Amino acid sequence: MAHSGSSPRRVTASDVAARAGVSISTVSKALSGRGAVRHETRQRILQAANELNYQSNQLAASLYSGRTDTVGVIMSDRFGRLTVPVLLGAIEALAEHEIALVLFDGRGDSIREQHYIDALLRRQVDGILMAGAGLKPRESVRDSLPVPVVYALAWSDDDEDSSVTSDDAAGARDIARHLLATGRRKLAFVSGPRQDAASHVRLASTESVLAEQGFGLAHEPLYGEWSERWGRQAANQLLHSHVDIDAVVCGSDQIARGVLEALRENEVDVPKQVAVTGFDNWDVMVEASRPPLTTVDMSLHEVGRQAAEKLVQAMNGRAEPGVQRVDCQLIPRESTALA
Amino acid sequence: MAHSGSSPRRVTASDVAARAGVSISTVSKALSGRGAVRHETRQRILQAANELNYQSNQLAASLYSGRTDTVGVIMSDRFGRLTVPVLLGAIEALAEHEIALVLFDGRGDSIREQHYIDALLRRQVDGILMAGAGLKPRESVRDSLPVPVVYALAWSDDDEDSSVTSDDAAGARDIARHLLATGRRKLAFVSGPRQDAASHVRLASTESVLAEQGFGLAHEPLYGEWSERWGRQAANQLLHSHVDIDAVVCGSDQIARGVLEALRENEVDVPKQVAVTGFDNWDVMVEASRPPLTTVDMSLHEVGRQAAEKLVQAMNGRAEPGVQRVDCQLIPRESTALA
DNA sequence: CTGAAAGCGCTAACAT
DNA sequence: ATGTTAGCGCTTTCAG
Repeated sequence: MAHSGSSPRRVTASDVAARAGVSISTVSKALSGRGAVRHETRQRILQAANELNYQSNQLAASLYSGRTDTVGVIMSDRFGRLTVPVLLGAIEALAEHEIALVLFDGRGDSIREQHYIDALLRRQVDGILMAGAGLKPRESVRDSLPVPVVYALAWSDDDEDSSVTSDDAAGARDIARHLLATGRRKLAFVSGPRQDAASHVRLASTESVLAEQGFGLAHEPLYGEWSERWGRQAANQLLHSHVDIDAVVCGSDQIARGVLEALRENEVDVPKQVAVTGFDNWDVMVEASRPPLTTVDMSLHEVGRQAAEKLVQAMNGRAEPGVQRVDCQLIPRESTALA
Repeated sequence: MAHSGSSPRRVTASDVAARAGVSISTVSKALSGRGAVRHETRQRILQAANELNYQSNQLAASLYSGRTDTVGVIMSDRFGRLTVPVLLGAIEALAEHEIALVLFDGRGDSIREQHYIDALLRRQVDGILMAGAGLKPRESVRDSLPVPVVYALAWSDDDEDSSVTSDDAAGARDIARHLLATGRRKLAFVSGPRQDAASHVRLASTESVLAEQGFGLAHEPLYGEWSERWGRQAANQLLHSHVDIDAVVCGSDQIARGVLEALRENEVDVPKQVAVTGFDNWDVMVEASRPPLTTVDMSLHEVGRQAAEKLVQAMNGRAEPGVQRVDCQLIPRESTALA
């Protein structure tokens, strides 16, 4: 049977006390385990609590203690492929500390964000996690909040703040080095919009690795959308340019998959003639692409976890300002295998 | 500047009162707007509150009122493509009511689920939303909770409970009718695992529509994984069977995309020779497939919204038991266009 | 129109 | 070992 229309009144410590024949404070001691209570009395109280299905009112406890064991999370950009894993990692880490999480969706609107920060403060959260999708710095949320704040993924531009993000620059360098190590020298670069930070970082990393060896890209960078369709177009463009290429570095798995498809349709052998790399390690793309795609996992779950841990630390008075970068993982698959 | 190590003490109504030279209760009246306060006094109080950056302590207010304007959400299965849109819809609807949401991830573990329900009750949430990914009934969460519960997507097996889910059976019928309306008669059916409720419902709907016209599937149903790879395999299986087919009904967009790819590689013209349909309207799949895929949108966002609305209603004493099914939308695209 | 006082449910000194 | 009391910050009678 489900709950009936009129909910039963919530049972309080005083109900338990009455039933066990003791005072309220004895109930509190018995249940919290923090006072000296005779064994037999404790048993009686536990039984009464059980029979009444008593759940202590944490509001009252928090009002007294000043702690709610709750943190606020504001998704500052839209929810998406990047932010959901971060959120999940944070949830997991917080659950281990028995901390609950109040979630708001800021939708990339800073007015709304402010509004939600106020709502969180009124709810007396012990800390705030700002989770943003953009792999770029964002404005600090406000001067002097009464609780610690940690930024996840999109880090704060103020280095007094604490942020945790993914070291995607290193990931992109790993990709480039992997290509060099497997003998490729003539790289093309295909990414999303030119103005996106992700495009910029990945290009810069790729070029810096090549520069160490004294050469550059074999074809000028191609910019478009973060889509498979653009990947297909770009690959065709490369093919028609007749520039000699032995690897295509893509800004995302989606783009890479489009590139793979177009190459396949033009009977270019991957990885023999051309290697292809992605970025994200997005299971759906990576498993379905032919051949399976070498890519970089941004460890987003871990970014979420570590951001949450950092916040908990700060809540315990051990704040660590600065931007922490979580390592990415190169995932080599067949699309770059040695010929 | 960010928050410094030692956070400033939180400012309370009594600070505001002191600064405005009035009593605490006058502050309360002025700020809540619920008491009679002289205009000039109110101004003074508002100004003081502003200067001190006062945020009222909702814990205290809730302790008094018995309302927290907070609901708990438990994702009972893993987060996934299905549950995230539901969650987003719920967040959106709750935000409109100025209700916050405490989120837990039950991970399909009912012990954990119970644990989180208790945690929510201790936090005095006004209601609980159980969001499950499985398109099938689930056990009612517990006898007689002190707050209303609404189930989203995975509905409760107890019809005293309130649930909101997607009418995917109707969606699957729409697909079948659409194929008949565009002249197809020889349908194949490719889905995920045989034991999954989604497979079962979609097959049953398809067959019932065909039965109305007095015929059945042209090929026995094919079951596999919810993956593109399986879609490709299944399509090859169909081609090798040499059974005459003019449409492939797929249990998901991913499968459909695999089917499309395999057909394309075998130079079967879609939609001229064979029509293909998916299920989900998952942008990434649908946009990248060639030709664009006819599919069904399960209105998951709307399921989340309506579940949240239903919960708010129940919290206001107007519970409506039963399972409510949100309409799906047929999205016709080129993969079923008339020849 | 304003303030003093009681109380929401809990915890922790302090007293017994 | 147990009970009494004060108080967390707010809202709301009830007096003035």
